[in-house]
Amino acid sequence: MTVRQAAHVLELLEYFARRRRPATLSEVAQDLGWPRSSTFNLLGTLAERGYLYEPRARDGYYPTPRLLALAQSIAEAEPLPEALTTLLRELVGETGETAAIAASAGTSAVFIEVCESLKPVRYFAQAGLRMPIHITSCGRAILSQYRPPERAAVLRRVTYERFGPSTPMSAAEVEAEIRHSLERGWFQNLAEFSQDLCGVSLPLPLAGRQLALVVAGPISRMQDRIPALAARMRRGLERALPAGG
Amino acid sequence: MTVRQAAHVLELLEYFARRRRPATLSEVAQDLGWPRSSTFNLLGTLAERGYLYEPRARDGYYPTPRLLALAQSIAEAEPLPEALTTLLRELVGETGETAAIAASAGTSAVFIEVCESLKPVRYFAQAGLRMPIHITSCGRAILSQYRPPERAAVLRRVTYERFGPSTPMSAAEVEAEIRHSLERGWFQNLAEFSQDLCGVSLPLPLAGRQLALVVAGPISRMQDRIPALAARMRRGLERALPAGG
DNA sequence: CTGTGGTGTTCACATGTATGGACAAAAAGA
DNA sequence: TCTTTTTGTCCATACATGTGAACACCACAG
Repeated sequence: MTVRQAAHVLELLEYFARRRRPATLSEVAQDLGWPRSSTFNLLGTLAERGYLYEPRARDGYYPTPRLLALAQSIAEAEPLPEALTTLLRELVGETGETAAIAASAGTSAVFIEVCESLKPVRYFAQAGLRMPIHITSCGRAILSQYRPPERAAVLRRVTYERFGPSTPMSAAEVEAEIRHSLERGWFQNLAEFSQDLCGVSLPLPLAGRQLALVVAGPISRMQDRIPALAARMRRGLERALPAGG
Repeated sequence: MTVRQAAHVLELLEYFARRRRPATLSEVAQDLGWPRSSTFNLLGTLAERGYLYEPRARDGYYPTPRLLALAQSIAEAEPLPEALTTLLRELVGETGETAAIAASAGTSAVFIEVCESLKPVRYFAQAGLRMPIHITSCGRAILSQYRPPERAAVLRRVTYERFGPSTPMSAAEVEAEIRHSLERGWFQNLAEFSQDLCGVSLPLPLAGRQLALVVAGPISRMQDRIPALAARMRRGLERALPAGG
């Protein structure tokens, strides 16, 4: 079950992040397609808690910096090492493709840090992007770090839907692909999830966290250089995290 | 009407901001006093949208940096000049009291930037703190910048509740206090809202925004130096915003 | 291996809430 | 100035949703 009004809060914040200026009740209602009365209640609730204010009289509401303080406090607590974000930038520079760090969320993989390629045709992604954990290179790189029973539990809850000809359709197939990848030394995904998308990933254990490093881009540019990319990523990881893994 | 689940989202984020480490479903449910099933739905909704992830397998959820990206995008759009935040720090250093920038939100004044005093007894405040607009020095400093009909509209919607012996109990009294303050050259509040609290404020018009600069602290430390504080604040503003008002 | 305590998940129904409609107040237009 | 349109606010009720209770699963202890 999805909690509608919780989702609406996020939608509203995203709306302001796009808009970047105050919005009146009517504007919000119109742009987000909500009834005016509901919008009234929602804005009122956020304002009541000190998350919205009026920069100018009668010119609409805008979020207070309170949200920023909140987010900063949250983000500072589980920081990624500087060296890793540097590595992402390096990889984008050298490979020309989008690089990211991924973690799990239920049966999904989520990007928690992204550095986008600058090419006109590229993998468009941002922090928070979710994808099925079992049919992405980074998802399987994460799963490979789980203990067998934990991994089995996740794979049991996954829904096996066909996105393309190579999409694995059972827990066994995913397990096999993970075994194969571990032997090979890297994880990959050739259009299993999205038609033109190819990803290369490495497991990234960090202070007990099961993360993954991933480079992804259009299949046409990626296909022929997967081993080279994987080697480059491994070298980068070894330099960034000398502790080894 | 208050939108319960919208408030719950904020509560949850505040919870993580305090906690600064992942929390399992049960922990959230227990700490926030929510039913487990409701907590399940709420966490699911946020995770589904990419705002929560699992840093470690089976060790609970934590917000993704997506929230930070959102908040940064929002905050960058309506920035306060660097000079103003510097001024707040200066004022705290010189006066020893808490300094802040306030704006309006309906019939409330809201702090949008705070620099807290370091003294053991002090005015404890943070960005997002709300208070009635008509019985605080900063609220009236904001109102003084409104056009008369706009101000009248706000004062009509205010509820006049007695917090202390000097609390104004009608729109007329508030209007009179504003007139008086404009002549005097500063706005002040002596225990109108909170028993031990004294505030001194100046209007702060900035790019069409109706803000206020405020210094506040315990009445015992403030009372005898209000004119001096006001003068110091005025000098600071003139230096920080040479454009004048 | 079996029992025990805890955790995540599902579902039907009672409960609380989203919303259409009505109103008031303020802009905009005539 | 008077009308028209738009905006914010309030409210009762139909309806969506939060939740208690039951279940399945895992981890640990005995």
